[in-house]
Amino acid sequence: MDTGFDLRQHGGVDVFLRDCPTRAVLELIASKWTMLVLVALEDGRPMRFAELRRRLDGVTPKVLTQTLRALEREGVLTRRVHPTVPLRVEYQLTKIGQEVGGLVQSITDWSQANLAAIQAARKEFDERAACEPPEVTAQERA
Amino acid sequence: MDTGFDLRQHGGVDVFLRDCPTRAVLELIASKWTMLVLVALEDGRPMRFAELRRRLDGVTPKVLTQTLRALEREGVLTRRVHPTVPLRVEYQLTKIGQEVGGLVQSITDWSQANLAAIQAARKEFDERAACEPPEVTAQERA
DNA sequence: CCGTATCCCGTCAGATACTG
DNA sequence: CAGTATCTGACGGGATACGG
Repeated sequence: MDTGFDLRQHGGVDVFLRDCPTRAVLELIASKWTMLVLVALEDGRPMRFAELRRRLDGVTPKVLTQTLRALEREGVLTRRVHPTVPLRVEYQLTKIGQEVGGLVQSITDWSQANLAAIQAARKEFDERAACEPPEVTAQERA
Repeated sequence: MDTGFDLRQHGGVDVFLRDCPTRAVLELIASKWTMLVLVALEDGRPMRFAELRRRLDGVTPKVLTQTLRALEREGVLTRRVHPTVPLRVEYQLTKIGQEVGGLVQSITDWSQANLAAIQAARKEFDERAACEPPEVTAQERA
């Protein structure tokens, strides 16, 4: 049957569909810290836990661990433990991790480059909303 | 002072910093339906509310409205009302909207292209976790 | 140093029903 | 058609403290 839309051709997989597995991938990227982790590691250099933690200003250890585990599970980064003392754990993007890392970085670059325009748009939108006519305009009391 | 990291050069703006305004942009993109809206509109063709709603399988009207409003506020899309009857409202990406839309699409494309590898990685990760030695290995009872 | 264990709160998102 | 109004629950994320 025809839904009225052509599927985007990738072996019959369509992100727009409710139960499409790619949705999970998107929602992973969508989680609060994922993009920053990917960008931090994008150059391929391994980073230690504490190093990432310092870089991602404001992240708590719990959440950082969650994020890293999730990414490790998807195969975009590896976790390597050096059983030295003190303990040393290094995180590094895999091949596909670097691919998506590059893509994500282009988005953060875009955000930074267009920040001024975005802030201006926000300001205008908010001001316009403030002046808006009350629409249904109350006074429905007797 | 030196934080030990070079700032990524974009007029002194650094995504990694806690209060950097670009964080807000990232978190907008991170919200569940944003990427799909951007990809749906990426080709520049305006779409009606119901059309988007059908395309984004599973989205509820409330959430779709929220998402569209947020994007409109950032200036990445416009909302145009045609006061005909029945009512007709069209959403369309702005110039900067199409820019970021293209970037996001490259990510969804990547997701679809690498889906098999990701699913394999997930499977392996989960199996490994299942076999994992109990680490501290219980039996701390008398 | 590298995490885990708790506790807790806010917000986002879903369901459902209704209006201009 | 294009939304709004409510209510509700889940869970992501934060703070804090502790363990290997």
